[in-house]
Amino acid sequence: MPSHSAAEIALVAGTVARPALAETPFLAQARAPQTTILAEGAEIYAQGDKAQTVYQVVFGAVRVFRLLADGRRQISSFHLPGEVFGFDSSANHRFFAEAICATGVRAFRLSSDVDMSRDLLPLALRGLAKAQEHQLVLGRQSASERLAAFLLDLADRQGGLEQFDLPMSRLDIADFLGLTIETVSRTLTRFKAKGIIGLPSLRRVIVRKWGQLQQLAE
Amino acid sequence: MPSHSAAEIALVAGTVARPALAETPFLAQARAPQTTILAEGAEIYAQGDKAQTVYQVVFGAVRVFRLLADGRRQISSFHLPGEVFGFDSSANHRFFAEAICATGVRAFRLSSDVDMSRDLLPLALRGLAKAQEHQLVLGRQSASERLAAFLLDLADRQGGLEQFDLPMSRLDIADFLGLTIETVSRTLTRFKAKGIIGLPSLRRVIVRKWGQLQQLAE
DNA sequence: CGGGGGCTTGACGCACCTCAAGACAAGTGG
DNA sequence: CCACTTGTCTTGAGGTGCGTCAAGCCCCCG
Repeated sequence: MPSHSAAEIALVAGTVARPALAETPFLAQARAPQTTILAEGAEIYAQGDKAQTVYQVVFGAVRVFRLLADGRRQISSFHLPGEVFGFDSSANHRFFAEAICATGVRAFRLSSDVDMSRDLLPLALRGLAKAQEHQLVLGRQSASERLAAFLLDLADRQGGLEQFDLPMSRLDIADFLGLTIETVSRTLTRFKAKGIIGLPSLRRVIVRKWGQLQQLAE
Repeated sequence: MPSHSAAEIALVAGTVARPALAETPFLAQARAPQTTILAEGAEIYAQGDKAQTVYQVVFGAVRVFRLLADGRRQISSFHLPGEVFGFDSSANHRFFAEAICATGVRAFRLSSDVDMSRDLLPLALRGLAKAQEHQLVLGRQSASERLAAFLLDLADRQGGLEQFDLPMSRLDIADFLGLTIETVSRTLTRFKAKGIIGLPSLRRVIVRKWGQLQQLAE
C-alpha cells in the first residue's frame, strides 16, 4: 500500500477534482458531506444493495467489479481522487465497490430531485464511454497493448506526469485487463527491460519513452 | 438477410418497444418522426460526427462499433426493434453505427430541452449496464460461454421464443464477442452436434436445451 | 530472525488464432 | 434453366500467445 503525505493527497485531489465539478454542480453546491475514511479492502457497496448514492473519491482508490460463480472476477473500473462512481444501475447494484487502499470518499445521497438527473447524465455518459472503450481493449487487444493503454490512462488521470502511483495490486490489474497476474508481471518486466518504463517500487511507475508506450497501445 | 412479412415486423416491434417507451415518454409524446429505411450496410453515423440525435430501431438491426488503425473491429452493441441507441458520447460520436440488414429507424433530434436529460438518463444507465455486463464476457469467459450467453441474450430480446433470428453475420458475432469467425462457426457447430441448438438456416436458431445453454453461459 | 503475502520467473500445455481449402447459398447473365 | 461468379460459412491442420502449475524471490512486519 503506497503511503502519502497529507500534502500529496490534497494536491492530487485538488487537481483532478476540478473538471468533474465543472460539469456536476451538485457535487459543489450541496452542503459537502463529510469524508468517510475506509480501510484497505473495505466494502463500499455490494451486489444487490440499493443504489441511492453516488460517491466521490477524495483520496486513495476504488475498484468496481463483478464476480462469476466460480470466483472469476472482472474489474469494470478503477476510480481515483476526484472521480465519481456508484450509479452503475438504476435500482440495485449489480457490482461490488471496494477501497483498494486507505481511501476517503464523500457520499451524495440521491433525492428525487429533478436537477439530479441533469447532473447525473454527463457522468453516466462518461461512464458509458469509458466502458465501451474498455470493451475494445478486452475484445481486441494483446497483453502488451492492454498494459500500455492502461499505464497511459493511469498517467493521464494523475496529471500526465512521468511518474505516478499504481495504487492497485497486480491481481487487480489482471482482473481489470482480462489477463492473469503472471502475464501482467511478465509484460511489465518486458517494458522495463526495453527501457520504456521504470519501476522504482512495486506501486510506482516512471514512463521513460512515451512515444513507444503510445505506439504499443496502438 | 432474413426476410420478414410486414406482420412479423409489426409484431416484433410492438412487443419489444413497449418497455422502452414506458421509461422514455419523449419517444411516445413527440410527434413521432418518420421511419427512415436503410439498406444493408448503410451508415447511420460515423466516428467524429456530431451526436445530437438518438435513434429507435423500428425493424431490422443495427451494429455500433469502433475500429483500430489496423482494421480490428469491436462491435460494442447490437440493437433490435424497439431499442434505442445513438447517445454514445456527449459531443461527438466515437463510434460507427450501421444497418446490419434492411432496417427502419426513427430519429429523435435532441433539443436543449430540460426534460430530455431526464428521459435520456435511464437509457444511458441501461446502456452502461449492458456495456459492463459485456466487459465480463470479453474479459473472463471462454468461447463457448460467450456464444451461449450471446444466444440467450438474443433469444430474450426477441421475446424468449425457442426460435429466433440471427440478423448478423458470423463476422459480426465474432467482432462482438472478441473471437474469430472460425471459432464462432466451430462453437455453433459443436452446440448443434450436442443437440443444444438447431440451425435450420444460417440466420435462424432454435434453442433445444435451454438448461444446458444457461449452464454453458455460467 | 522467521513468517507470510505479493510478485517474479520458468516450463509446459491448451484454447484460440492463422492459414488454407472446400462447401454452400444466392444472385447474374447468357 | 444452367454455368458461372461472389460472398459467406464450414472444416481441417498447424502455430502461438497466454494460461496453468510450480518454484523461488523480495519486502514488509511481527
